[in-house]
Amino acid sequence: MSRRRVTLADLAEAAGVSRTTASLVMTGRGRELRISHDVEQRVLRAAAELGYRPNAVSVGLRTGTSRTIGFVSDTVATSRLAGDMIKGALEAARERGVMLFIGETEGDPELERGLLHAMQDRQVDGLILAAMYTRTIKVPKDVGPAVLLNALPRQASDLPSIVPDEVEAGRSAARVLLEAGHHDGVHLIGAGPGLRNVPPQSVAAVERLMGIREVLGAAGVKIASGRVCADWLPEHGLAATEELLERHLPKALICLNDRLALGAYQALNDAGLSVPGDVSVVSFDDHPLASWMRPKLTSVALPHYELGRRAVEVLFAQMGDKAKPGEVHRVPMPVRHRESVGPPRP
Amino acid sequence: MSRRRVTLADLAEAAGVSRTTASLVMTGRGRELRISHDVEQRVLRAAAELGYRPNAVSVGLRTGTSRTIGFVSDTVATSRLAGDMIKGALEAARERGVMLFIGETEGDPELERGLLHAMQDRQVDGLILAAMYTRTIKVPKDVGPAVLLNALPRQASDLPSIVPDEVEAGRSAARVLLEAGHHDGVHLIGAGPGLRNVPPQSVAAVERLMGIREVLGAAGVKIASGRVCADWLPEHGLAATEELLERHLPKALICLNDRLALGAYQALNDAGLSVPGDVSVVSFDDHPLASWMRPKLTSVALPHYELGRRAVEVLFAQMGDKAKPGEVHRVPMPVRHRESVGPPRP
DNA sequence: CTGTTAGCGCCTTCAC
DNA sequence: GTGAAGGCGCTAACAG
Repeated sequence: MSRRRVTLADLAEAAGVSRTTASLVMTGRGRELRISHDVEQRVLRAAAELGYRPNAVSVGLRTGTSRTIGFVSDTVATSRLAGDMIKGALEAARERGVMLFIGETEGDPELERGLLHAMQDRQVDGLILAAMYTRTIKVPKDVGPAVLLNALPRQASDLPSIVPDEVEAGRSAARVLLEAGHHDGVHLIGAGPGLRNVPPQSVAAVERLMGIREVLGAAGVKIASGRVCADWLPEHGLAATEELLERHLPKALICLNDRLALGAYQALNDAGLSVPGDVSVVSFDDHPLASWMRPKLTSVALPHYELGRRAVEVLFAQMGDKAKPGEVHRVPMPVRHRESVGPPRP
Repeated sequence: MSRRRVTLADLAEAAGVSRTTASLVMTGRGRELRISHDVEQRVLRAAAELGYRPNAVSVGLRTGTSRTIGFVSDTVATSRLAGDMIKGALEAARERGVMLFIGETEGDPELERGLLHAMQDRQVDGLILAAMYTRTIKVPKDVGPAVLLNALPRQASDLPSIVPDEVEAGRSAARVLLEAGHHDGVHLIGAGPGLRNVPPQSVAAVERLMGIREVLGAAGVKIASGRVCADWLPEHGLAATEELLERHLPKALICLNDRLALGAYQALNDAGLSVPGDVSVVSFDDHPLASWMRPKLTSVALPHYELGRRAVEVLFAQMGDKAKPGEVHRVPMPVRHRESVGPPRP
């Protein structure tokens, strides 16, 4: 038998004051309005005893705010990686006493409209528009306060974006090899060697490639070869590496993501090559997979958790006052040094 | 410049009727109250033109309902598997025009209380209490309409539960081996051979084991050995299998989950044993990993998506009228037949 | 068949 | 310092 909720009127009655007074005390403005300390204590005590909690719906109707934000993504909730984005957003939201609606559009514009409406009708204070893989998205109009997460606006827009710093990640991967002493025999799996040789739609591919080429180029290291893979799955990594091994004997592989690297490991293993003894491997994403592989894979991590956090931070900054409109926030991608990189074989 | 929301009053004015009439028409009860077809059309047309959508917060305050449910879990949002639970819940919710709040307790009772309050204050219509791994949980009191997802109540409770049917899954795994012709040399990795030999807290372990023992026993097949692993990670599977190989030459392995199986593969490979030529492997969970492994792993799948769906279905059934209180809904775990099981080596 | 009236629970000018 | 009154947007009695 759960009793009826305690209302402000109940509280006022129990404390023997008017609803106004009770409200003032509860919203913490009793002080500035010089409510007697005595009365304040009485109200506070009654509130604690009755377990009074303001009805958020009513407050929402009255104030137009709901302490709620919406997280809508194409299909983010499903992947482990992207789950971390939600987790980051969730924690940052909780720190601010804010709740999170979530929704998936599955890429269907009709669904997206419906979701946005459902959220707006519930008076969300702001929206996070998230993408599963980093990409450009069409920004719906009239969204109110919002940020783009793991996505960039297709058309000009003054919404801020939060994206992983893929170019710097590419540089990091290249540096890992350089620092291990590699100066030749470096091959790419998944894209390259040229900036045009990338799978379609993938901003990660071109940006990683830019960073790699920049650092390697500056060190005078030539990329020995690269091969594009239409999709970045283990089987493609396997095939690409097998093909590579027919022509070359690489000293180091930069795989454009961990799933490709898994396939590459397998091809290397089949060919009797050891990692990192014969060939070093460095990769991107830091998929959970990376630490299960033998030897453990050195990978430049996608900072999903941090992306989620930043999204709500930026959202609140934007709502609070002015963050520069349209600003792009790049979140660093840390290198997870593990066991797959070693000095080049002589 | 987004204009002010259009309100029911605006709509009524535009259509030249009273707010009541407008409300009646919009809530679809114009028919039964015999509002003139003419007026109805006028209101509908005005609504379409103005883009009128009722303010859900206001409706919530008035009716006490919010078309919103809360999904609170220990840490579910983070795992890929559990992400699918959310996805299932999300889709089932959307089909009913309901939104989803999500929250994570991280196992902290304080946090949990806060979350539940935050949701109740927002007048959620019901709650899904979810666990990451199937286990028993302490049911908070006064939660109102709620269901337990992937969890069972620790004390007696009349909340319904939705859990994977692990016992039947165990039977399925055993049958897979039987049907391939295995009648001896069957070893367990992760638990067993006895029902007491299980990692603590794991209901999955004991139930899977029950199913396995039942079917194998009925077929007169003896479990050759089993070893408990404190945690079900690849490294434990590796160690357990290495240890096993020191003493036996197994014909088939039942790994209690896929991550253990990954480790087992590795040990088998190191020992020069081929799968499934020398030893067959069957496992549980159908982690994404399972289809990346070579050969692809046959596994009994955790039906995360379906669990999520069922949770909201049961929740609504319960709210609608009466589902039997305390009922436990067991969701089937389908076998994913792949490449790791073959006939026993002679 | 339609309009008037009265709240849902809360916050916020205003007087006292 | 405190109380009375009004209204956020909507629905539901009850009249007309």
